[in-house]
Amino acid sequence: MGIAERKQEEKQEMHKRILTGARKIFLEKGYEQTSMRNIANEINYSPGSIYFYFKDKSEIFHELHKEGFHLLVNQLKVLNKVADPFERLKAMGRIFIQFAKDNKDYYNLMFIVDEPQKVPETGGFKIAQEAINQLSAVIKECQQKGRFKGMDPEYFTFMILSAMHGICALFCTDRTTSFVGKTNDELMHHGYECFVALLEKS
Amino acid sequence: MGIAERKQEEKQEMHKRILTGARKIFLEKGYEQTSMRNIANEINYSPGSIYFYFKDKSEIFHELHKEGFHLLVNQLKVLNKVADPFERLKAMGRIFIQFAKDNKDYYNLMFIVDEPQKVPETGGFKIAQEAINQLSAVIKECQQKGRFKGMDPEYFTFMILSAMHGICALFCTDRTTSFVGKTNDELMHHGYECFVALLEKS
DNA sequence: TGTTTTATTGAACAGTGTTCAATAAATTTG
DNA sequence: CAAATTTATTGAACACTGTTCAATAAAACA
Repeated sequence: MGIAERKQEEKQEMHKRILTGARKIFLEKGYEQTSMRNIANEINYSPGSIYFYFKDKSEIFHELHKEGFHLLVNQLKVLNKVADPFERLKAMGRIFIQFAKDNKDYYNLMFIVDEPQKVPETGGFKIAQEAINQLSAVIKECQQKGRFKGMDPEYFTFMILSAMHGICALFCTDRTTSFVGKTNDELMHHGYECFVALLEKS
Repeated sequence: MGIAERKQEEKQEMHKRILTGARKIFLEKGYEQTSMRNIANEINYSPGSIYFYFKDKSEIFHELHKEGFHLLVNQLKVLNKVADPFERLKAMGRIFIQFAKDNKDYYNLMFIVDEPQKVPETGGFKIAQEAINQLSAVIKECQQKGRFKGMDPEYFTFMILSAMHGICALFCTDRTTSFVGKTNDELMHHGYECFVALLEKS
């Protein structure tokens, strides 16, 4: 079955090539401004043929969506080296924000853009769930060490995530212009430190 | 000049009629899924004629964007009756979140959707600025009464806004599905109460 | 009654996602 | 090797999009 194997490899290569072209255009122009013809053009291919490898535009998007989550999860790996749960929690936020800063376009695809998400169980959503579980676990560890007393861990997790996401979302949708005289970097990082200061008193 | 006056009134009426149709479709389907032909159809009008009253689709959007901010600012009016700055701050957040819950579609238009925003000085942006100034003022008042000691008011304002927005944005972009067994209402309100609990300890 | 604004229309243009018959290329079968 | 079959590719077509614009109708003014 050497031929069939090679066939499949070739198919995967084409799949990758489309994805590479799509990644460039998607991250450059966002979901709506990316067209199948753009993608096809980028890799000198015909628009119709893309549908031989992907069901539709949304499926390509979801592939990148998943890709983004893998990237993020990878960045979070270093947290294993942080023993203290509260320190780990704080580092988690910093990495999350750094990720949004470094990968504004991925962040948009992952957390802001909404396209027909027929099945939430697929793609990056599973990984998102895992990431949230990780966050939840850290928080519970913190509570076992006496922090965040009397807080419901579920709601507390949601609140922490909201705060992190809020900082990143304002940045990624260019809603920081109202804060004149501060760079986005300053806003995000010092804003986060303010939040950490709140946590520290709790 | 009675005729000219009537003429202008008629023009304003058409303007309004278009906006009414647009509002319905925009809030129903969002920015991208709303087409000029949809709007025209809604009010039994021709697509081309809309351009006699509006420069382009984006201009109609900005009108609704502004409308949304007026709605929000109106809701915030009741805060004048709250004397204590910290109580006012807490109420502010509650109203903000309630607004997002009640006007999910407006919230999307106002804070999440991004379309070619050529001139940030126009439309709802000015009002957004005012709302932020209001928030900033409340926080400074709180600090004068001894709260939030040692916090930079600018960054602290940004952080508070981020936390509020994060809660609303996760809700409005349907990113709350990871928290199973809790309704959106519970998540948003109890999530917010968690945040308030943090503030209270500061 | 002209003449000139003002408003409306529908066709047209270039673009979109997607489908599909025709075609070419590669592989398997006889 | 030749024929049949599978696999891959194409470009045209469909129904849609925002926007423009010449033609036209309606209203206001002279």
